[in-house]
Amino acid sequence: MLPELKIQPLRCVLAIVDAGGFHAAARQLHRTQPAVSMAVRELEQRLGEPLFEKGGKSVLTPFGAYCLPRFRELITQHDRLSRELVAQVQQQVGHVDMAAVPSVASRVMPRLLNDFIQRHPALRVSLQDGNADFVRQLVAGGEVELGLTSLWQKDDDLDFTPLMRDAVGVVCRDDHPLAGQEALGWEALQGQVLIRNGTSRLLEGSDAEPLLAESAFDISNMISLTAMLVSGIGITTLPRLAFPEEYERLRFIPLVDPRVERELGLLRPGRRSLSPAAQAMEAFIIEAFGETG
Amino acid sequence: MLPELKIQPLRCVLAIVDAGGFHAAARQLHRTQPAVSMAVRELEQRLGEPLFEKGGKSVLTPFGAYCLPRFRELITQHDRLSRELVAQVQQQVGHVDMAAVPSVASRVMPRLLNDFIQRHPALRVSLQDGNADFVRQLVAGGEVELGLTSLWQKDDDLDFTPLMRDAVGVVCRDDHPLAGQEALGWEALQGQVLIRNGTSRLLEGSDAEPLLAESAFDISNMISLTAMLVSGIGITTLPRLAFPEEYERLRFIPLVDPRVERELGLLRPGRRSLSPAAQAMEAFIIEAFGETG
DNA sequence: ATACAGTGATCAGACTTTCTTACCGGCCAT
DNA sequence: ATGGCCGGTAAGAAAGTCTGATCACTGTAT
Repeated sequence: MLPELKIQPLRCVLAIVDAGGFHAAARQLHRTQPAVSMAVRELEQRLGEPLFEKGGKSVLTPFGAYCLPRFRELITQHDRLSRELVAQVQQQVGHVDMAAVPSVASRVMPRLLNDFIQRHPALRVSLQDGNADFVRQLVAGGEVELGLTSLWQKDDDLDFTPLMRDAVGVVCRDDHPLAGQEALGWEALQGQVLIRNGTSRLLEGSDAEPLLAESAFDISNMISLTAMLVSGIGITTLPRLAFPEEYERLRFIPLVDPRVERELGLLRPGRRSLSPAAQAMEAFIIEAFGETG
Repeated sequence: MLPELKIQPLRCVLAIVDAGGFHAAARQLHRTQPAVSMAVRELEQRLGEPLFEKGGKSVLTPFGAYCLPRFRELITQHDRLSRELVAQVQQQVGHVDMAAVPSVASRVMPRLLNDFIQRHPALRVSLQDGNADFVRQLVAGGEVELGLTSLWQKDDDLDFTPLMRDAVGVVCRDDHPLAGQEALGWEALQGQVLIRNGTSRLLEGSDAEPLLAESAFDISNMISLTAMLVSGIGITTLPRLAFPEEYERLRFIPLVDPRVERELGLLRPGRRSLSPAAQAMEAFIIEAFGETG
């Protein structure tokens, strides 16, 4: 029904007009003159109306003059889109939505993102944080493209790339009897007021599991947890990265018997692929941790 | 440098998404499934990034999802332009600029234009009037596409199609001695107060030329001329079409010895071609006068 | 006046792109 | 297992596009 306007012939018309002739246009388009001539003729036939006057010189018909600005507009839009897509693919511009668990978001991401935007100044990043399960949901649901988290359960639809191990330790106030220790075994904690938190299930399956049964509270919110620790009500276990260093009165003592670690890594959709910008981010993160860890 | 996005492959992507598969899209596009498949692959290679996930089902990649609305937009604009140009060519819409000498503009054009817009309801017409020379200039300069006028001088760059002949007669007030005549010869005018006007040079070269030497005034403005005639100051000669019938006191008496006629016709650029809308107008006018005269 | 340098148009052949037909391998439900 | 559906692949036909050589025309300079 409607004729398809290809971009090349339109470009020919444009070139003929502003180069002032078929030969000049051909030179400008790196084509031969017959190619230009035939492209125009083909276009004219498709439209059913000549664009250039027949007699000698390259003068537009009234219909051609009518078409010219419209051709120019379509070409402009085509080129804009083409450029935009290429830029996306080449990771020169774009947007990455990602998520991370709070400890990573606050302790790892600032440097990481800073370095990232140094290398990719035109890429934009959105980062949200949440607990490991929330991050997993976001990635699985496609709401973010990448997650930085620890993996609790295997999921066939998700790819997990381990990046770093994060050892669990005991956190207490500086005046606590255990505060001076260099390292601790789990037996030393028996009888203490232990506060459970969101990371406590790391101990499940380890030798320290019996401690969980003793815990008096279960506080998931980090602010509340630190408040309780600072007030000296009890102690807790946390991975080192999750230990809030900015609280002067809190101490972190590595747990060495048993050693318990969580594995932090990059979570991405397994079946779906990533946007070019997210690919850049993925490569950057893996490279960054490949160097340091 | 930048890849050329052809419309067809983009349409394929669109069809695949909203038909929900390659086969369905192929049916919708009246192509075979491999054609669709290959078109997409070609496009992906050109962009350097897959649009659809590789695993089985037709699911867009994030990049594909990013592209989709942009493809849709480009296609929409392409189709809009294509439709618009076809409508122009088929004379369904458009605009004609034309000019006519006042007598034609006021006595012929009203009916003509009315009939024209009946047949071409979506075509717009601009009409301006002016004397024959002005009309010729407008057509020659390309400011209007068509002129309705009489041709004074041959011009190689202009085509003139005769449409009607317009006989010159004598115009006088109803109480003038000549007013009762059915027809007149030029000798009957000798000794009368003759007012020249813009059409008087029609008499040049005819037997009645001696009259011009006797003329007392030369009034080019029609309003002034009729005022003088109505006041009974003198008489003049006019082609019948230029005779202002709305003045009850004026009479038109055909000049039969010699018969002097002007030839009114359609003036159009000879070298340049016409816009589709103007072509419709030209054909319409020639057809209309072919019937009646 | 003649020759010439410029224009765009034309044609045959090579090349590229695009389509169709026929077939393959994977997946899912019966 | 098997039939039906999916999309991908291969080979050949068809259509489109480019080049190089050549033509016809025009205006200009000799």
